[in-house]
Amino acid sequence: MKFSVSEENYIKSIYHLQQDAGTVNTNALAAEMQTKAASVTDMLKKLSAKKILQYEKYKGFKLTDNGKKVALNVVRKHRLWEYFLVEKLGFEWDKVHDIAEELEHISSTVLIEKLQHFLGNPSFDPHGDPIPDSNGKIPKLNQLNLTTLPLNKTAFVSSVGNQSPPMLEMLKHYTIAIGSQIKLIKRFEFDGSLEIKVAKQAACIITEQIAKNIFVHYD
Amino acid sequence: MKFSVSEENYIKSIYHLQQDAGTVNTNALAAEMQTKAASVTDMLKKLSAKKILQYEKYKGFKLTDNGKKVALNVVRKHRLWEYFLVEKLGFEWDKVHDIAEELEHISSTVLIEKLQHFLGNPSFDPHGDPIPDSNGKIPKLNQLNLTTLPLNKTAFVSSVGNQSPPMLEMLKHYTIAIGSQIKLIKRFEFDGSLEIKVAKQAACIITEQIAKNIFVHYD
DNA sequence: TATTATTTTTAGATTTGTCTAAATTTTATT
DNA sequence: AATAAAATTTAGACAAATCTAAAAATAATA
Repeated sequence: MKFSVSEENYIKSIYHLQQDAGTVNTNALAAEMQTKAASVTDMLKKLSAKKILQYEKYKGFKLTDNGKKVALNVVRKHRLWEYFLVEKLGFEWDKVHDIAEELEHISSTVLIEKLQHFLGNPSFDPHGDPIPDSNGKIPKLNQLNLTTLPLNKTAFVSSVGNQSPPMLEMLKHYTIAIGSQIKLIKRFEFDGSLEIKVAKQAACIITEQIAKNIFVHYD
Repeated sequence: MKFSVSEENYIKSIYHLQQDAGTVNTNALAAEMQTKAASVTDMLKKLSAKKILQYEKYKGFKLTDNGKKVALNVVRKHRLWEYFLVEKLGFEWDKVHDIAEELEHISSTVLIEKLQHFLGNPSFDPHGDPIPDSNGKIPKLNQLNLTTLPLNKTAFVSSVGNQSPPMLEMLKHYTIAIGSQIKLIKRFEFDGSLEIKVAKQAACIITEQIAKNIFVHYD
């Protein structure tokens, strides 16, 4: 079954929202999509008729198994294109989102298979997010929040929770990127801020708010 | 100014049609766009209001200078993406048109600049068509029709005039591709068919109809 | 529990791009 | 030049995706 760009965007947003909160409600989706609740209701009816959603009036909704499959395919395309933009075209990782937002709607599946192969079958995109395979399977990485990393343990940044431009700008300032070596030096009780060491640079202090959005892994 | 996918497709089609015939008429454009004349008229009014067209009711139309610029940008994107699909992703040259048809509408100009650089600033796409630069300038190649090539002169295929799937299938059968070495052995008066030699293969005969669509160049 | 506030849905309108059928203009032919 | 044929445009309709404003349902609170 084919879906319009608008339908795909709704499906993808619902997928992301229900990752956090099991079921999704109209207003949350309207906020995410930057549109009005009435428009969301209209689309819900359409997607429900297409068996993409389990939807009951006034009761919230979530994706069916088939809906999830469609969502994962869009996510897969988005992340492969992001990888391409950064690794092949030389974009910075905080500049690729909007372009990938357009590229993810190109429909050819052969294209995506060939792109994936050309990129060397990457498992994670430039923000550290896992790239679903063609069956919708998501690679897992044992990662933990920077705030819970043991002191003085050498780890590597694997992903960031908040990918808004202000956040990415902030990370760039601290020269923190996916793959960066990172070590926790000290936790400050007062406000939860953390002293860290990024690669071989001098130690610096970041707020708890930033740290909560940084995920790391080690062997 | 931004244009919808539909507007861009109309502008591009008008550009191609007026390459051949100076001015364009409604029915020809309707045929090219696989739509109805009435729909074309509607779009003509819109594009005319946007100063893309010089249009007078019942009198035919052609692109303004600005319209040409928009068209060339779409053509540029289409051909760069075709080059990418063939040279980087390993598509065969007769399979890329429909995908490029979608990719050409991705809006980011930075993306296209970076793509062009990544591809090594190619001048011609996989079908031998020239790729306009970012100012709309089109590279020229001294090429002549295969039917007018002097006998026994070694030349190289530079482009093909008809890029329909049947034509490309035919060329593939004869192992004729862009860049192929080609030599004209004999012209047959009877029906205009030509005996040719492709690279180091045995000589073969092609119809005049095919030959007319093959363009070649030599030093 | 009654009342207020919030959330969600409906009703009706708008825009874009398309269509059919009819009317109009231009071109070709007798 | 009159008439027939072809090309083009208009009028009115439709589907997709959106909106505003109002109504209905649910949740929160006094």
